[in-house]
Amino acid sequence: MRLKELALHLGLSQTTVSRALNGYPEVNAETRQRVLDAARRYDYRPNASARRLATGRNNAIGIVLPTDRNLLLDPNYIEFQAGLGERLMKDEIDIVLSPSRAGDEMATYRRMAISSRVDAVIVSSPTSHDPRIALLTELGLPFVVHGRSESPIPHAWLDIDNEGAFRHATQHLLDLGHRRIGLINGETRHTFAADRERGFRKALAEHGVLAEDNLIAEGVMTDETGYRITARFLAQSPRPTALLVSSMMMSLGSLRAIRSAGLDLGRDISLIAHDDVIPFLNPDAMVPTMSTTRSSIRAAGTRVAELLMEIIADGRAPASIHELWPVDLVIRRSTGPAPRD
Amino acid sequence: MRLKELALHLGLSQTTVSRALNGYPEVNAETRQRVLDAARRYDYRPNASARRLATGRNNAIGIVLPTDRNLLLDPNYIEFQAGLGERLMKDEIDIVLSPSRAGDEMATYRRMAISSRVDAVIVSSPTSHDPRIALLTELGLPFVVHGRSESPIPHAWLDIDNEGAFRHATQHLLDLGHRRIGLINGETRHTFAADRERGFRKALAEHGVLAEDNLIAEGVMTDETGYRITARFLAQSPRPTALLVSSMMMSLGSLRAIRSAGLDLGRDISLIAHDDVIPFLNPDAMVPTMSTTRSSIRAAGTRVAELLMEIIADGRAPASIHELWPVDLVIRRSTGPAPRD
DNA sequence: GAATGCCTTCAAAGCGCTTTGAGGAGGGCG
DNA sequence: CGCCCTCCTCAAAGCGCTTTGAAGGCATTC
Repeated sequence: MRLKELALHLGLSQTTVSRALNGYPEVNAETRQRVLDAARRYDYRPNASARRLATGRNNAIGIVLPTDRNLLLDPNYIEFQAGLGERLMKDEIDIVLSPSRAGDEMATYRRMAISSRVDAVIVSSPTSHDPRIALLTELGLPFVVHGRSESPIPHAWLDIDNEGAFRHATQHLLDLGHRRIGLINGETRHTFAADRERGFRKALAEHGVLAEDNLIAEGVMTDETGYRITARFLAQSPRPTALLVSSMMMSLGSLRAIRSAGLDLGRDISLIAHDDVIPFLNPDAMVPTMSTTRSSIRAAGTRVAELLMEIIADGRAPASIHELWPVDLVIRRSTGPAPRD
Repeated sequence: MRLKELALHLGLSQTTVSRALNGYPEVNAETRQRVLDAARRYDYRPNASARRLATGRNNAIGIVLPTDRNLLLDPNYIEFQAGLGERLMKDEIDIVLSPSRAGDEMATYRRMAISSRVDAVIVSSPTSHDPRIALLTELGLPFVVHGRSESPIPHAWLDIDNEGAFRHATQHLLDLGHRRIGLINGETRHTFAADRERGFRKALAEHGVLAEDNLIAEGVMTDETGYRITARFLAQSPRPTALLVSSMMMSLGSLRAIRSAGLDLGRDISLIAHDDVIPFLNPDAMVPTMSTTRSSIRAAGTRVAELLMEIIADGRAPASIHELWPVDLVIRRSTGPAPRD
């Protein structure tokens, strides 16, 4: 069923039918109802491409999906997508995933912009000098950065307070008497990881504790990395009495290493992990329950979608959008006072 | 830069420029090169909507993304997406994610079809009588089912041999002398889980072993479910000497329960998990290394994309597409002979 | 009764591309 | 020399929608 046919059926012009459907005021209420009823009856829906061509709006937002194995392909990402979806659903906005090899990302953003497939895009996991920000600004494609970059170009971003989170977590451990604390981080080329390290170091410095390089390590945030680094840390003498871990996934590996070493989590050694609140990794379900710095990545997705809508629908200025979310410190059973020796 | 302007710059008609760009044969080689060069110089790209409207092809395939917490939101899913992307990238095909609440999925598929946003869709995690198959067939929107359904309607599908996989795994355990084997499965309303249970039961029956209902359990495939069910199984007396687990994620929970019970994996109890080959859950990195039934979900994604392309680009008949992939049984250190008692 | 204005509807012009059907130029052949 | 082909290029007609600018119908006002 096309608009033309529908209009014909109704004995009205395309103009009137289109206006009735799109809620324009200059249509008689009775006529509008008649149109609406007919549209429902015939299961009419405007052709998306035609509408896009005519209006210039795509009703879609874009994400570049790197297909190589890297950060984005972590389990959090689908949760972020779901968060986005939750908000975009309301306005029937699609999410366009443009697959891209790691090296081609810039070209892919370019393609999305120039062929005008989407109204805006999301920039995930920015690096400190992320070139995507300059590119998109130059191309005039609106975007929101999920995370932060140090780019001098004004732009919209939403981030969690990674520095504060790790600073508080470290402080908490210091207050419990821990002095040898290990940091198992994500890759510091990503700002979130660099921020966490900074928070960690600041807290140590504030307590006059020296940060030891061999207790700071980074890597892709997998179970395996968690295991490896933890095992390495535990082999040191004296060994650390507490660990700060950048993801729940990594912490699973840490847990194994801790058990293999015959240590009792929460007594012999304390651990705080960062929790993105993903449904299949529940800190309350762990044994012992896991102390965490917590911030829902799904909620962030929803909010990013909301901000995107404000930019493209309401014309809000991207440069006015800077949200820094506080992070909860949730103490459970994986932390305890530093053991005496 | 629009086609019109580009043509103007070149002193050619739109037709010729369009044909040169799209590789039609009736363009002089020299002219074509001139056009191509200019297109590159001006960074010209056809407007996606206009092209779609003109050709009727969307160069996009659709996925309905249920935003509620359920099966799709598991860590495997992003890996499947990456697999899809790997293939679709080549032809610059986009993936359109249409967010949907669990109850509205049918409406969302309908919307995608009628407003012709995509050329085909993917049906994931089918149930045994999945209504989406009838709907899409009726709407005339091509699709490939990832998994299997019992629908009598001819349709394209790609699945792994879940029944065979679990049958072989069970056989292997039986050959090792195990007689009390527990099955920790995904929800059996999904065919993959039902198939696995069938394979499990068949193998037991072939060996004259009675399947015990209190050693068969199912649930959402999380770490937590794995822990709970395993703990429950281990509390029985006599306890099972082997476990079959439907996902690596669940097996992490099983591992914890096994350790909590003070059992030694690979000696006191054996475990085989199904491995979808996701980068952050590596069975070789576990301690002990994990015996698995293995099939790459990323590879499946790539192949599904390939099949989709064959249907929409080459006009291959969907009903001719039925692929059942064999599953590897990889024996590592989490399995061993049944302990004598 | 004519003029004014509002409400409602319409025809037609795009949006930027592909594709059809037609035509001009140049070369080969009789 | 004229005719026919082949090769290349073109103008124009869509694709299905939104939106502009215009106009008809009717009630209100002077």
